[in-house]
Amino acid sequence: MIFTTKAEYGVRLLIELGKSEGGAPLSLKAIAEREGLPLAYLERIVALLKKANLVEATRGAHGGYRLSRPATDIRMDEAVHALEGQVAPMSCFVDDRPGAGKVLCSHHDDGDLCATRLLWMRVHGGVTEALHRTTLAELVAFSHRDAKQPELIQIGTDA
Amino acid sequence: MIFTTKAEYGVRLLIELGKSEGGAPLSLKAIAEREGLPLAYLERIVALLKKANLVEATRGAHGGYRLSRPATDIRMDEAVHALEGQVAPMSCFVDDRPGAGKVLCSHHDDGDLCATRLLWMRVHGGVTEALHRTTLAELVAFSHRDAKQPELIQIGTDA
DNA sequence: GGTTCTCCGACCTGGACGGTAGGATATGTC
DNA sequence: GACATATCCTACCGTCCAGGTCGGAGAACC
Repeated sequence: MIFTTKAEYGVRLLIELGKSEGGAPLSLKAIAEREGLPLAYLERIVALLKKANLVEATRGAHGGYRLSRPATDIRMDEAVHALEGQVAPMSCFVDDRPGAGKVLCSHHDDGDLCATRLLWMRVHGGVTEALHRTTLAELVAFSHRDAKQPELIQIGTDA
Repeated sequence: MIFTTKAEYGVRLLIELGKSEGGAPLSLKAIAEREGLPLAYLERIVALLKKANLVEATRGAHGGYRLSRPATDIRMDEAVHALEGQVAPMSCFVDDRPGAGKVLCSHHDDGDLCATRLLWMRVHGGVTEALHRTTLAELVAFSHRDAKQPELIQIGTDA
């Protein structure tokens, strides 16, 4: 499995916020009920999104969360990264150094490469590309139409 | 993490077999020593590859494994699928019915969709495409050159 | 017959995932 | 000022499984 429920719940949460964009802030309790998710767990998940500046919180009665940016400007690579942390195809494939987008394999100490590297690079590329390509606005639109207009949105790139 | 060490070790094992393609069968012990991997664990991993008809075994002294097909004809989607089982981006995203390549989300009972589906579809597509595009022969070539000719093989598709 | 292999099942263990509990703090409303 | 409604924050906990070990049974070659 690539992602955990953190990503699943987190993205669903974002979609709910996206649906009520422009309106009053949405409370976690409301979201938890709508989506059938455990409230206490959602609290921890939304904290990740807040730390990444994807959502803003209003405390107190009639408070809740809202997107800190229009849904069109929220790309899923950012969201998923906030929720799951580094998305690597393999445990040896993590970039520690801050600031760098480089990925490296720790099997060979020097600059030497382990043979699987090419494969994981490609997979990693495929995932990040797919995530980056998808905006929250798209997902909101997708959830709005539900069963109405079957195939307005295409899944892949133009072949 | 997308893949476990099963995929990592399994692919490295395949690469070793690919390197000695045409020659005598290669014993697990030899592979384990070369790659620095636990022999007992490799046994279980190679069993998966054998079940998927990717490798053939010769038992007894001077026995070992060899590819059951030229490395050019072994695509990594097949290998990884044999090693990891269904590669799904999310636990709700598994295809049980045999024969079908369809993926489905179990959150909504009917034909109804959960909103995150579009995203996982795209990610899934990105991964499988990357895996399918890569042949074992490529990885063997990649491991042969090592540090000699830095960038003969391109990572991504042609932009 | 001994050695070298593949095979096969049972077993163990640490850590993460998914979730809970309980309280502290902030903000509206009456 | 109570009180209800929210976000916050930290500690805790059970379950599952990845990752690995162990021991032994069959097959083939010398």
